[in-house]
Amino acid sequence: MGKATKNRATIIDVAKECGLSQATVARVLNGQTGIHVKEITRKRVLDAAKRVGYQRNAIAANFRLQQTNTIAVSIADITNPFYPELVKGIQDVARERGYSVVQFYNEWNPEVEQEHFDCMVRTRVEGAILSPSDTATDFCSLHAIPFVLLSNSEEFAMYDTIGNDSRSGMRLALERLYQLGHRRMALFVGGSMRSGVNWRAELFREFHREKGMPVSPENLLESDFGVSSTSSFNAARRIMNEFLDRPVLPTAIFSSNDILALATLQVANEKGIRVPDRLSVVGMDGIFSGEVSSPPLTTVQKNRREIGRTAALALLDKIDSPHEGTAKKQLLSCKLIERGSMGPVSANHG
Amino acid sequence: MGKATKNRATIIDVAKECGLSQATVARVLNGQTGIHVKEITRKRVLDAAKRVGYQRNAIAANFRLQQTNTIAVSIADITNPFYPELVKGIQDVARERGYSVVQFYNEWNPEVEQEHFDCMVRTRVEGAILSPSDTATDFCSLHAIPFVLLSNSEEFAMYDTIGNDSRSGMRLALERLYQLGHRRMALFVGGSMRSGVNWRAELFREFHREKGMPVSPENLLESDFGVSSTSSFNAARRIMNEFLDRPVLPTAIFSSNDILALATLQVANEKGIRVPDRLSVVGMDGIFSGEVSSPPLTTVQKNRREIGRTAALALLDKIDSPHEGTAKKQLLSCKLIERGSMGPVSANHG
DNA sequence: TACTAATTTGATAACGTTATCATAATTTAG
DNA sequence: CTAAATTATGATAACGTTATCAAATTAGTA
Repeated sequence: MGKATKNRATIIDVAKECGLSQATVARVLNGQTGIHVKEITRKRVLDAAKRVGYQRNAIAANFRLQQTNTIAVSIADITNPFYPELVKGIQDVARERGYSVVQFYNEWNPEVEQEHFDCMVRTRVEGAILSPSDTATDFCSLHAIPFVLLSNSEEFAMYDTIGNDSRSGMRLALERLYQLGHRRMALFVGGSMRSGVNWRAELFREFHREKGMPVSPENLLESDFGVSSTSSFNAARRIMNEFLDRPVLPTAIFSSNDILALATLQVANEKGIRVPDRLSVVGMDGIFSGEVSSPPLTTVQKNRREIGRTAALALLDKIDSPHEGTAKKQLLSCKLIERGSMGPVSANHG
Repeated sequence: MGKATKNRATIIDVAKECGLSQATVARVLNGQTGIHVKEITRKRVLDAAKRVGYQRNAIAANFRLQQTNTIAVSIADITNPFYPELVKGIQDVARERGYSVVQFYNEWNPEVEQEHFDCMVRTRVEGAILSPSDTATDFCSLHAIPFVLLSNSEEFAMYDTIGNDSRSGMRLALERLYQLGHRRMALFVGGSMRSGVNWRAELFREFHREKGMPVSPENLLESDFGVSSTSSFNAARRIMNEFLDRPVLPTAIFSSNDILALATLQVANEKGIRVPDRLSVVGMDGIFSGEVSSPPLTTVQKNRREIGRTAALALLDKIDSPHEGTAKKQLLSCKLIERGSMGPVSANHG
């Protein structure tokens, strides 16, 4: 029951129908290049195939060739607004090249992630694009499968990685804020991928040192990274609800992702802190919600579609020619999208 | 090259390793129920399997069984914020039941959609969940595959469909607005699925008739449905930019989806029309962006995760027992989520 | 014509699993 | 202590395709 394939015509049926051997039929129907078939017999086969309603059985072909024409994508959560665009980029490239894409969502659970890796091995996907659920993720069960990682972390230097140049992106934003006259900034980061080093804080301090500006520690904010966008957002709101009640506020807050920035924006709006007049808010990622907020969110845009495309291309290259070269790291540049949530420092700033 | 499966241990290798027949090894390693294997030989097999690093070749098994353990999902665009949650619901159920999910994105292009249908047939997916790109979509190439549709349209009455009870949902919102004192409302619909009948306008009129309220035609607004959320949003902004300049405005605007509502909200904010004091804005869908807007968007929430789960369950049922019953239509109820963008009519209304 | 070269077709062996049947080993019953 | 019933293992045939090699046909050349 449920046999979706019962009674479907095979090559042998076509051969019977047209009175030729199955070998000849196969030659016509799979179009192997450089093979000679008389035009008249090709016609006979094609006609017969149409008559019996032949559809190539990809399961059988895949078995024979021991290939699946399938690549896997492993991410934490497709409902995270960062991912759909990226996945689409992957799909674009994959389908162009004849690959199907099967997706795995691990919900930040390393055990589920490992189960998914096992599943990839069993089902013989031909390659995988992985967004590690954790810096400690172990990829050894995937040793037989070519894969690339979606990451810009140094921790994965031994693997092929594709990521965004978030450092340069962040500098872009800070420089622009400086240029607009901001001298008292805050940094708001989410505790994602509890990485040992908080490079954002370091970069933030370094930037201030370069410009000869002091950094007050209370302007370094951190929020928990929730399992969903909503929970991340709510956590960020709580932090901001407290922070924005302080007597002296920064003139600009840079957040490490748009969700934090949108929480900042919403709380500021609720408290009557005019954005951007009294506070500039800058996020990072470029998710859709930032386009529709009031005011629209200035953000360091990561080209997610392009990351997906690049990752897929890198993976397909690796599948086609598994040259054991050194790990390649690709960093795509970010772009500052200036929208209404950022403005020059004005007279009415505290 | 690229043979991800080269040199991997097979059942035969395991049989050699432990000196048993491949039949016995197979019996142990695929755990068919009600089959007798001595405990000691089971151990021998398992040990040998571990030693040679055996991993079941799912391609071969699938071929033998003529099944793929795969279902297909066909939607227009995963970057449309409506879909990720829905897809997740599908994945949840599918993975629980041992199915993989392969996704197809047709970008509203019926030709691409048809190609995808062909691909599903070739690759022998065992079932499909389809969100038709158009009311005219032809499913006949899928006749050999069980499928269900994501739709609440009457046009697909001959198929199994899963959708939201948008009519009841819309009534929920209108009733609540009425209860809050609103007597001058506008309807803002997106021209999706150019369906012959605009049931929303009809329902809107009917509701007004029931309550004995007049409907002014200029309060029935329509916007183009773009290929992406961003383009839909911008189109809606253009409409609203004009509409909100009128001398007499409604006290509430109900939109057929959140993107239209968010555009309304943003333009109103820009024009200094206080929401909800002077204008209540209600959307439909319950996308994330509505949670982070200022003010947060009141919306008729479609439980997208649940739609996905329900659709997957319906499909798997159909796969397991293809009883040719009449087409079943499931409508899930909507819920009104009241957030800051809706309020009672106040004195300072025009 | 005869003989070689090129082209076109056919017969058949894989691929790794599952499932069927037959056989061997063991237990149970009379 | 057999005969029958049960349990445990082995030998082997599919599944539908691709690919290899051999055979048959046609074309080309002296």
